[in-house]
Amino acid sequence: MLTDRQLLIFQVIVDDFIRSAQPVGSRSLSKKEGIKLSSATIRNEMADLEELGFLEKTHTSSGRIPSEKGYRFYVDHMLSPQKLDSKDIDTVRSIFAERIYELEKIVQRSAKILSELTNYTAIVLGPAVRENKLKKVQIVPLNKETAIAIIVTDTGHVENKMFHLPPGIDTGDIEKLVNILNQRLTGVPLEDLNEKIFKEVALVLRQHIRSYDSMLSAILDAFKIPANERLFFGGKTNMLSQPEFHDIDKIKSLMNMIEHEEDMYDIIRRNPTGIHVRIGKENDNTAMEDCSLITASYSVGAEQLGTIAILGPTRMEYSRVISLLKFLSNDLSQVLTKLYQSN
Amino acid sequence: MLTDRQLLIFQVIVDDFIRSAQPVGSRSLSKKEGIKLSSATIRNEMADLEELGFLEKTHTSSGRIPSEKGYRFYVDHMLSPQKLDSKDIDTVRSIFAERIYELEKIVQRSAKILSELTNYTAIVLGPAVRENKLKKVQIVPLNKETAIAIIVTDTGHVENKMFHLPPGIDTGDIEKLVNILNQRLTGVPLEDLNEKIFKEVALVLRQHIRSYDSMLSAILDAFKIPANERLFFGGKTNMLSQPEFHDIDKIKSLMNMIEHEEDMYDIIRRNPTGIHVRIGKENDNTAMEDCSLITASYSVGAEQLGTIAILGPTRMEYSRVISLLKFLSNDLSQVLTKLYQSN
DNA sequence: ATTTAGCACTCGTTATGTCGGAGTGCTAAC
DNA sequence: GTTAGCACTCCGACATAACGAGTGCTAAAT
Repeated sequence: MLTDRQLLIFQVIVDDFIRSAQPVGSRSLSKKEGIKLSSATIRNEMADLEELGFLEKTHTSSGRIPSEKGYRFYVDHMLSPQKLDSKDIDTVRSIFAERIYELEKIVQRSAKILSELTNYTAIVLGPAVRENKLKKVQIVPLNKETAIAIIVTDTGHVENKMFHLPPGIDTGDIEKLVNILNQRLTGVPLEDLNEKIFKEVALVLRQHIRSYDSMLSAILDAFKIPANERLFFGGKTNMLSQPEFHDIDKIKSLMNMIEHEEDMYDIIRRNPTGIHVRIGKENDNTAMEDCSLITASYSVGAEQLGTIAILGPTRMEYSRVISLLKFLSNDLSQVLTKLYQSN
Repeated sequence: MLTDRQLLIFQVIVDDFIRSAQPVGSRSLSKKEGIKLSSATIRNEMADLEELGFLEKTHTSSGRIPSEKGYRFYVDHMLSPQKLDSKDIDTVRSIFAERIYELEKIVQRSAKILSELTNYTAIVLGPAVRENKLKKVQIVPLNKETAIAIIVTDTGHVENKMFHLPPGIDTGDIEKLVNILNQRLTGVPLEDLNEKIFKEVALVLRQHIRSYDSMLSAILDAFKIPANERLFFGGKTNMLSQPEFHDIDKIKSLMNMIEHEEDMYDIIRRNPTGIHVRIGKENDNTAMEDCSLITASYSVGAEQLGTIAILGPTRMEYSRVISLLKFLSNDLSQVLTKLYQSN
């Protein structure tokens, strides 16, 4: 559909604009290494590329910038898998260098380092706790009225929640209860806890515990696991340095969006396995009109655990970011698999 | 030192500027309710107030704005304890309305609601975990190499940390260990744990546990409590709406500062008991030159637990913010005392 | 001795005009 | 098909003018 020459010109324009953030003119293009055409010829080609929808002008006599359709084409058909800098590789690997075992910390560090490497905003969706399996339950009474329920999962994640103790329950009952729960619930994915408690535990409980009713509802309350996996951010303010965000209102709406965890959660969440690029309006979000979001999922074995994302301007270093994300999500998956599949 | 008329004029200027963010001119002042002077007289008074250092001009022929010294004087001598709106009172009280027991959630809600009420940024320093007393220790082995240590405090706070198990330890040993730890350490403030372990527990351990050395160091590692109490934020982006932050560079440095938790921690931390106001350069921080920070401490009984702070422009509604902080810190202290002193 | 009216002056803001530079589109020549 | 040339457009920087809001100062009024 595009001639080789058009492809070449388009490529150079996109690369140049990504680097400089300035519209690219025909004259400056003609002086580029590797292009042996006069500015007039390039103008003609540019006009064609604009007609095809790949380029835009910011005003009648300005140079050209890539359109969203242009970026889309560029991402879909023109990205050669770029080799990562060995320095970048080292930096990414340093995430796993320290002897940290907690998933959360690894994920947090990933966000931080990705943002530093790219100068964009990194967003990491932590592992879905609900699919983890229960390893151990513990109930610690704090005083006569309240106790704290602690759930440890097979991945080492710890959830805890305070709840009200039914009046008149004694410590013996609680101990019995904890034993029963551990017996019956170990290995059950957290998302199935409720069902399981109703189906299997309730019956046993009734036989052993006196204040059965109130205790059951207390437990159900205590085991309500937060619905959302957590988001981790790195470089939240990096977007402030991007020249396209000179406008204070744009910044405001973008920052508000980023701060609003639920929205971000939905946006990051809906991306399936693999690498995905959403450019500008494809994000379906006015605050993100001038942004692109690249997401990559990571997993343990076959099970998708979470998502890493980079939010930058549409004028983003797609090639580099994609390489980085591929590399990191791969490493993450490997390390996590090694760590947690061996239980 | 100031005449009554100067005081009146100064007060009106400060109040007007806080409201409008516009320099106040003599003519508009003379037309104000309650001021029966011509603009010329007011000009003379203004010139005097400027000479005294309470007012400034933004340029030669502009109206006046309060100087930092002016704000300082205003805060120290001219604030009448303002009554809170009954709507505000209700809103603040709503923090405690829900039946939440977790300290962290209360603190988090406080930050959110304060920021919404003021349109400034709220920063709340959560309770210092290290002063809490240990209620219960639990160790859950995840696999042969790693285990997770869980510490519950008397306030219901749960800390957990993964650590490496010394090779060759068996579950019986761990159980014994946990028993010993619970026996010896219950009631000990977290900050003293290390010392206590060395002094008292180590000896007992040696008698009962086989791989004594490696286990001891593993425990010490596991019980390293994070040094810092946590910061909670509300309305991080509110400052973007303040007219004094039209300048993108100012925003950038302020946002970077806010995001940099350690710095914020130091800034909030160093304020002693009671209400404190730091105006502009008093903050000793270039990013906060145009900001004021008002802090209030909250406590359980006599023990100071944490700090609530509001960060706004120097042109801040001091009176209202101080009233709000006083009220909230008071309520917080009361509620927390009721909740946690009864253990 | 204050207070006020009046006036000259200053500065920021907005609108307007000018000019050069970078760019385009189009046409005609190569 | 490619390129040189030219008219045209738009942005940005800069100068200029007009206006409004404000000041400081002086002299008159109270």
